[in-house]
Amino acid sequence: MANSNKHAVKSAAIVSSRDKAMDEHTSGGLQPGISIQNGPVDSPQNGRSTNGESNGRRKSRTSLTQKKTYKEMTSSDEDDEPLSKRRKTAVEEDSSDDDVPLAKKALKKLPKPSASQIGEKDTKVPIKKRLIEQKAQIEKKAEVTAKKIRAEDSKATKKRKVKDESDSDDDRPLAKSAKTKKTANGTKSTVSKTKVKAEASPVKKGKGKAVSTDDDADEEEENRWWENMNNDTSVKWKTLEHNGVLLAPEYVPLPRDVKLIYKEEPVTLDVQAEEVAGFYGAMLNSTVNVSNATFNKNFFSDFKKIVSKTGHAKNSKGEVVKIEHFKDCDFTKIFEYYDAERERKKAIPSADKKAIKAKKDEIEQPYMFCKWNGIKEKVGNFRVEPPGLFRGRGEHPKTGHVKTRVKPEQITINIGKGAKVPPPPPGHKWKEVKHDDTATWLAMWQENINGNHKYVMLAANSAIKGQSDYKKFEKARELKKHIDRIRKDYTKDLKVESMADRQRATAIYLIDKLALRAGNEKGDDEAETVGCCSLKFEHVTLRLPKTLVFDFLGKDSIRFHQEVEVDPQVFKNMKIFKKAPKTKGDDIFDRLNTAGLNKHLATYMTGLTAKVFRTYNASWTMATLLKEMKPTGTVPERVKEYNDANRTVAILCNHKRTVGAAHDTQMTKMLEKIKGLRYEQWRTRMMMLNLEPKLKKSRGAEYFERPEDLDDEWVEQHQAAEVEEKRQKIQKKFENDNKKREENGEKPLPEKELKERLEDADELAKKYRKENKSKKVEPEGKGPTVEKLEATYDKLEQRIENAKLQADDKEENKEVALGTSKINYIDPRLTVVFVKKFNVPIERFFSKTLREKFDWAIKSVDEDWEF
DNA sequence: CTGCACACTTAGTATCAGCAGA
DNA sequence: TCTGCTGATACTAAGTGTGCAG
Repeated sequence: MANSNKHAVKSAAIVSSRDKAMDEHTSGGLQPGISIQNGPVDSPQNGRSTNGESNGRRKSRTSLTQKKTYKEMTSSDEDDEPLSKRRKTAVEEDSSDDDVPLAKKALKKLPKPSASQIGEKDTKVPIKKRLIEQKAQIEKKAEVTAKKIRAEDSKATKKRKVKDESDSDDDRPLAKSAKTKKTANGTKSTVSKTKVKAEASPVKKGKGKAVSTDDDADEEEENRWWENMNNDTSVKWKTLEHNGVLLAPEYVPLPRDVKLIYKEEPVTLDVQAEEVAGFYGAMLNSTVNVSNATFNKNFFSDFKKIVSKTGHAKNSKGEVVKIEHFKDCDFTKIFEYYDAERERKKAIPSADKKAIKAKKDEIEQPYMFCKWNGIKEKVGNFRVEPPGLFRGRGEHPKTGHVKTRVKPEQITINIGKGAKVPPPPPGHKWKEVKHDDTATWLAMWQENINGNHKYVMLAANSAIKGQSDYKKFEKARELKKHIDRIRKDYTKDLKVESMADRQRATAIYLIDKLALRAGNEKGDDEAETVGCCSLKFEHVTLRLPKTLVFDFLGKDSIRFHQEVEVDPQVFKNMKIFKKAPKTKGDDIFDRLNTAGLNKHLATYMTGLTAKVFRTYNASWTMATLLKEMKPTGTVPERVKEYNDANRTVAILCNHKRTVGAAHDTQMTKMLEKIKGLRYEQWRTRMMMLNLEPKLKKSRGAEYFERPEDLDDEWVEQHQAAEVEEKRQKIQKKFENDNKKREENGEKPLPEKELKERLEDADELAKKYRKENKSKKVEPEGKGPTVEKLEATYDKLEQRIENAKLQADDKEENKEVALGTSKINYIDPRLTVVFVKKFNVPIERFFSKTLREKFDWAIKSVDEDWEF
């Protein structure tokens, strides 16, 4: 079946020669060759989602031919010789398997209904071009820098051999610097902790737990680990004490009158089944899930199972009712209950809310912190994930399945040997208690949907996380020294005869230029998303002369849609990699996987993997943009510029967010507001005219013309809206006043009062009517003069400018998420340097948690640190 | 190799909390 | 003074990459 076919095609030899190509072209005929035209050549079906499957043939290769060959397509590439001929002469090529594609996991796909629309609207991407150009420049700088560093580096190391070490080695690779440092600091204490302050502990007790975390709060130590990094990686801790995990609360059954309705009849379920019904019922407002067919199907099959396992539902007479069809279930009663609960919670007076919170905090207190090598550290996610419905993203085949409650018996505890093991709840025991000092997790369990491991680890501000963050960025900085060499190599390899190497070079090119992810193979029980190595035929289309159009779903089923002009050789290569008999569903890089790619990358630099390129390119781009900034401007301008740079990086990494449902309305509201302001501007001018009719001559009639887009129809609408708004306001004020009077025991105001007040609105309407008729506007304000009106006009102008800027920003930002790149990709030290250089409070860029997470960066660099 | 188990980072979104503006 | 919005945080899914057994 699919498997063998796939193999056959994959192992097709590369017999690429131009003459043959011709041959194939005419004789083949089974698969249409790729013809190059102006325009998408092999575009995904009718603009449908590229990941959409219409025939369930995802992985199965065509059985049409066993002998199809890759071949050069066009006659344009003079420099491209037939691959097979040259290959013989290739040096030390493992010729036996060079051309045999890596066997990849056979994935048989269930036939799926054609993909649901992923993004109808083809968001055009104007920023892209700018970005590419910008990137080209940034790359050039990178090359220069790399060379410079290498030169300096060798000089420096030489010097260092003679002298015994200077401390300013920020620019050297982690491994090296750590080593040299060791010799320098060898005599100093290995763990440098500086006692900083005694902090009064406001927190009180979790009744005598194993880890008396709060007792130590009064003696806070600052762990300045970054001043003494050792890069021994395998052992993560010497001692580890913690209180385990906080299990999910027990299920609280619904009140007796809240029931599932089945076939118009309220039915009673066993608590277990009821809980599952509740998962769904509580979710009815989440249309993303509830209107997803897979979600419903999966939920219902699980629900049915548990219902029949627990003795089915019972109607009011106690008769058994079998739950058989999803469409007969009505969860609205349950939804209403949970919704009301939510409302109720919101309405609790704030004093009570505080009390509830305090209670919760007290329960959580013992779990919040642990002791890692004797130092108090915050635990990240000590709460075991509660049961619910699995919300897999995109077209996840398992979305909607019931995620079951995690029992202590499934949880493994990892803790120091001597430490007191947190007691499992009475009558239970842990699955296992380990003492693995090479792992950083405190507790672990396996989730029932995909069998994934879930870990309880330390918070982002902990030393262990900080260290690995630091190492990550140091690694990226090290890449800076090799990047020119790597780029030169892959550019050269784009033309190499070995198809595997050529694919690898092309892939690295894409990873470097487009910040693609590596793209591991995925199983067939996951959403069909791809990265670089797993790109499929239909994800890239070619457009002459050298544009590649990418359209695929990446991590989290986020769409990557870009048109990119690439190196002509890359274009040519993609053409080859997509050549018949490859077709929809086939891998573009069929001789490449992430392991091979990373193995190759590691030859340039220890620890270099595809992922490092994303970090490197993000941070390097940010560094370059920040460096270019002029040292002028106010703080808000600075912030804006920083955010713009941040946005560039986010766009590079394709970090997106869904535009909120409210966005459109908000946007039109903003634009409408701007229009309204402009209308006021015009009215102001008309008032001037009213004051001094002569102005018409001196300033010209044009000066007093109403802007074209503010046509009569719009004006009428606008005026009506203004009047209505005024009316509403008066009404509301009236009601509020009455409420107050009532509270004070006074009589409510008479209706007559309201009527009187509403006359203001009528007045306004009248004024507008008069204006429309007379084409004149009465001057407003006290003692109006032309000068005053001019000032008003200017003020309006300013407000318009501001509003426009805001609107633009909002629109531009609507689907870009800045957070992810800030948290994970941009070296925080860049921000710290920026802040110091330009004197902007760091709070403008890093929230409290982020400042804690990046404490190491904030405290370790000065103004002239460079990425 | 290759496939899987495992560990850890990266990612978007739901929800919370605080604050500006009506 | 309340409300609606926004930014911060919590949550957990979905990646990457390593190492080991077969």
